[in-house]
Parts: sequence; C-alpha cells; structure tokens
Amino acid sequence: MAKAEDIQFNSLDYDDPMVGRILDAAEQCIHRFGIRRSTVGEVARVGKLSRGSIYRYFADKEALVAGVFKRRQELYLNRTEAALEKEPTLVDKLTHSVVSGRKDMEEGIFASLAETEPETVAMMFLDPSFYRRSVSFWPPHVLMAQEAGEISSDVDVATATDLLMRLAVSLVMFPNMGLGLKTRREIRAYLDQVIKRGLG
Amino acid sequence: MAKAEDIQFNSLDYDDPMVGRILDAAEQCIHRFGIRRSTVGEVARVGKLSRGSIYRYFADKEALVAGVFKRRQELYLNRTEAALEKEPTLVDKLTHSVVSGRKDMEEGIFASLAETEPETVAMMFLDPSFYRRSVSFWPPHVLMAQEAGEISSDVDVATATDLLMRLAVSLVMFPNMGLGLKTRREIRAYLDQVIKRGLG
DNA sequence: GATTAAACAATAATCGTTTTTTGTTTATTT
DNA sequence: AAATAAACAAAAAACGATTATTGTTTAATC
Repeated sequence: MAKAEDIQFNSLDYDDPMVGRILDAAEQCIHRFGIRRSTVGEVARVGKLSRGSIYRYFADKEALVAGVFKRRQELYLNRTEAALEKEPTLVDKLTHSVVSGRKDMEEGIFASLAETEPETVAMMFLDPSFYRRSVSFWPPHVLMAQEAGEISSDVDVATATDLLMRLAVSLVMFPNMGLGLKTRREIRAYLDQVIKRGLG
Repeated sequence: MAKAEDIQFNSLDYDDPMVGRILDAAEQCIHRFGIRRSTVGEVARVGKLSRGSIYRYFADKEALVAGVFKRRQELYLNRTEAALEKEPTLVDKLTHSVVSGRKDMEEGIFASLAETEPETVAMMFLDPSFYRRSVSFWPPHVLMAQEAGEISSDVDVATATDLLMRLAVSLVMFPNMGLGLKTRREIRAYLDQVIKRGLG
C-alpha cells in the first residue's frame, strides 16, 4: 500500500504495467499538447484508466510529469550505457553520448516541448538535478580508460567525471560555441584533443 | 538622424548621455520590478525624460531591454579584460573570469531577475547569441599563452577558445557538476589540470 | 535639431466571473 | 486487493469586459 508516497522518494518501477500505461499516456499527451494543456483527465482517457489510478501511483500532476521525464532519461542512460559497451575508447564513448544526446534533444519529447513551452525546457536544462543521475554513469568508464592507459591514473575519478560531464552537457546544449562541431568526426577529434592533452 | 534603426544593427554608443540616462533608468526598473512589470512610461519617469526620446533611441521595448543586458555584458567584458592584464597565466585568467562571472550572476541584475522571472534568465543563458560576443575575447590571450609556452602552439586558436568558453560557461552555469568547485583555489587547480594536460 | 507633450489606434495586461481541473474521498465493481 | 466511477471542495485556467501599455504621429518647446 501507499504507493504514491513511495514513488516520491524511491524510484518508479517501470515493470508495473499500470505505471507503464500511465506514463505512456502522459508522455503521449505531453508530446502532443505540452505540459500545461495536458490534464490528468485527458491522460486517464488516453490510457483508458481512471483518474483515481493515476493519483494512486503519482502524488500529483507534477510528480507524473517528472516521472515521464525521469523514465525518458533512464531510458537514454540505459541505451547509452549499452551502446558504450561497443565503443573501444573513452573518447569514443563520450563522442557517442554527445551525438545521441543531440539526437534526443532534436527529435525526442524535448523537441516538441521546446516548441510549445521553451521556458520549461530551459528551466529543466539549467536544473542541476537534471544531471545528477548521469554523474554516477561515468566513473566505471573512467577507471577502465585508466587501466587501459588511455588516460592518466594520476587524475582522480571525480575530477575526470566532472570534466566529461561538462564537455558532454556543453556540447549537447551548445552545438557551436565558437567552433561549429557538427559531424561525429569533428566532435571526436575535438574530444580526443581536449581529453588526451587539453591545450598542452 | 534615424538613430533607432542604426542601433538595431550597429552597437549603442554608451557615451551619448541620452542613451546612458535611458539605459540607467531601464536597468533600475528591471532591477526593481523585472522586465514584465517595467513599462516604457515608468522608465521615462525614472529617467526624467519623455517616452518619445526612448523610442527615438530604441526601436521597441525589446530592443531597450536587450540594450540594458548588452551594456551590462560589455561592462563585464571590459572590466574582465582589464583585470586579465594583471593575471600572469591563461589559467589565472580563466579562473578570474569564472570567479567574477559567478559573482555577477549572484549579485548582479541577473540575480534579481532570476527571482521574479527565472524562465527569462534561463532562456537568455541558453541563447547562443548570449556568448557570441565573448568568443572574440579569448584569441589574443590564447596567442599570448602559446608564445609564453604555457600551452602548445599545435592547437589552433579557435579550438582553444572554444574549450575555454565551454569551461567558463559551464563552471559559471553549474558551480558543482559532480565536483563541487567552490573556492578560487579549487577552480584554479581544476582548470590548470584540464587545460595543461586534460586527462592525459 | 533634438526633446517634449499630447493624441491616437493597436496591442497587451488586468480584473472579476465562470468554467475546468485538481486532488481527495467514498462507495461500487472486477 | 486493486481499479473504477462518482461526488466534492479548493485551486487553477479560460473567458470576456475593462484598463493600461505600446508604438506612431503631430505640433509645440527648448
């Protein structure tokens, strides 16, 4: 019992078919109408379930919306994590993250939201908690790169992770900041330079 | 003649006392009430001039607001540029930029705007044109650092500038992203590492 | 010649009202 | 035991009428 309360603090279990249906419907609504114009009643109608059920799993509309984006992000991280297995080096991994990150921003739910509620998207992007989850993502890959001798073992993992995150976020957020890094090859060359030797 | 039209494309001349009065008044209004609640009439009253004069120098309210922020940014760049003269190395220069950039964000016009209209501030931060002016800022310093042997001459100036910009913007925008870089010394150490050797 | 004050239509903000939505609860159904 | 439907007060959104603001123009003033 007391599901909605748990979800506030613990994470959603996407395996629960009810949660999945709710999030699917909510995401569809957000995708089509944006957050403001999506009502809980509409989500219920689209998901063919009752409003009561939604409020059983989500404390309020805000939590529901957060759940949609949380799932999207989790999905992105899972997919990216899987894809990175096949990338040989840390530089390749980061390149892949940037490329797929940009793609998600251009054609995912963010793209449609950006058209109807750009300020909301801007606020999300600037919210530090938006990136918190991703921070735990890189350390293992940093360690691997250190063991493989790709990067130095002198630099501590937290510092390396910080730099990787900043580069990835910056490159997704600002495709061209002085330099116009468009193609995968350009991005890779840039990251290779920056990570391997900085400006030294 | 035809001042307002020129200003659209050329830059404002802050030496013109009328322009200065208008911008002073506008900035004061924005600082106290935010953009939405600031009216051109109120700006005129505060600046003790006529609405007509404001429209003589600025095409519309949007241009006026843009002018306020443009001047602020120009002032920041000028002050920073001057302060950098005294900083011995590129790393010190960038450190200074980050520290003073953070200070401006915390106590300048952005801080007050962020309280009343956070979405507006978020939108400005994510607007690439916000950083365009700063891009022309770094190349001379990069060249100096290359001549001094602080950084390699192999890296082209545009690439170096791009990295410096990304680091500065990221560190101002996200004070802690994994690592919590608070003090001047921490920031300097981080930048020294990243710029001089990357993760290699 | 530039600044101002006043007048003006077009646009946008505000206000009070009505309607919708939210979030909670209750009884009923699966 | 969980999902539903219905009912409900409180909060928020939508609406239309009113007021304020914008941006332009005009003639008067410095």
